[in-house]
Amino acid sequence: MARARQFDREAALDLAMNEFWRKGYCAVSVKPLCEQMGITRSSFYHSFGSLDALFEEVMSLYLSYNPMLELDDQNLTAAQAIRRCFKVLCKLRAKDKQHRGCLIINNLNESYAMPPKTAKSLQAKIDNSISALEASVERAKSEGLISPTQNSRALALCLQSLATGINTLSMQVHNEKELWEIADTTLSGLGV
Amino acid sequence: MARARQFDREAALDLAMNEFWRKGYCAVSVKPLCEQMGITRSSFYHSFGSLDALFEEVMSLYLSYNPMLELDDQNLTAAQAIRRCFKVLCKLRAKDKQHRGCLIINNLNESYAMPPKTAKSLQAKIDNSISALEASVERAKSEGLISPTQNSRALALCLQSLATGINTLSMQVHNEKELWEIADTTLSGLGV
DNA sequence: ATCCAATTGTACACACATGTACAATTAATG
DNA sequence: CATTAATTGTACATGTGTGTACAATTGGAT
Repeated sequence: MARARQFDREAALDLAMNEFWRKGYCAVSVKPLCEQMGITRSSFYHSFGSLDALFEEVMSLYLSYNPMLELDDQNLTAAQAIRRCFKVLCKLRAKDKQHRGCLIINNLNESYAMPPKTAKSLQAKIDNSISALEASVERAKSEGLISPTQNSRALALCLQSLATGINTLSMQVHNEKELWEIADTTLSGLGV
Repeated sequence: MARARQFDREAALDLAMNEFWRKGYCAVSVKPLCEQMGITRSSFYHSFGSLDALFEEVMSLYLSYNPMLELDDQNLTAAQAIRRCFKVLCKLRAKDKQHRGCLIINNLNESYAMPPKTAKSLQAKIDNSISALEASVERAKSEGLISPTQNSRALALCLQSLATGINTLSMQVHNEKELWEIADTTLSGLGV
């Protein structure tokens, strides 16, 4: 009923994700991006609407690979699931030959340059992560693995801080064992 | 012997630090910066050389306020000094009404956009921080406060990860008590 | 075969920033 | 007071990116 798209939208999105991940929000602009994608800006605006809309799509795509999604694995105890997430996170970060860290956390400091809506969406993703961790802590409590007197929110913040630390450090510490040692030591200290 | 400068270099440098801190490296450009400083680009290039040279100056200025400098306070035990640093860090970050986090860590992900020399200088500052922490851990060992079987480098990485986590989280968690609770809980878990 | 509508190509009118060059200004020094 | 050299003002040539508008293309549906 109409002309078919001549480029692979998924591949283009993937390329965009890489750019935002590697360079950060501010360093990505439409023209060079289109050149890398091998499409014209005309096609770009048609397909993605705007750079910010694309960035939102990129964040969603990125989060679909988020190790924290495994927190809800009901085959494991909550504590096991948390440890597993961190294990996977360390492996993932160490495996990345580009040492990009975490797309979401990396871009947090560029919020200033984004339209408010995009900035809020980004910040909400971190809040969600904290909430997910808090829910897991609650679950661990109900399983009797963590003392019910512990402040769940506080412990969740410790875990979020750990995840953030590992994500950022992974840009300079490339060894999986060393990363995992950070996670393992800190988690054990926290009683997880 | 020659014409005197008509603007306050220190004030301009301070303003630049704020800009880099708030917006990040990529979002700062010469023209708007000069307008804010109230000077011409001509004066700017004369006084600072280039944007990158200015950025390096800004990083030095920033680090002159670094709480981690107190690690070497010989009036305290190493463990006390470490706890104190984190306490000061939490206070500092919570006090910042702009919620800027840490200038150095924030800009790490923009390394890609910097000239290699600047990027390396930035990364070196984080390596220095790790080394300083490692030295403190060693000192704590010699004071018998930490078991000598502990891997100093590993523990230092845990502490750097914690500092990074707090710095980044402080952009969204603005409550000093909540920040300190993260630090306190994690430090205790690590036996510091 | 023709029509439809999504897609693509080309071009325009701006906007914004860069770094340098050269002339004009200025204040301390001899 | 004249000299000197850092500083400042103005201008230039250039580079890069933006978003839109409109025409040309294309492939499936009627």
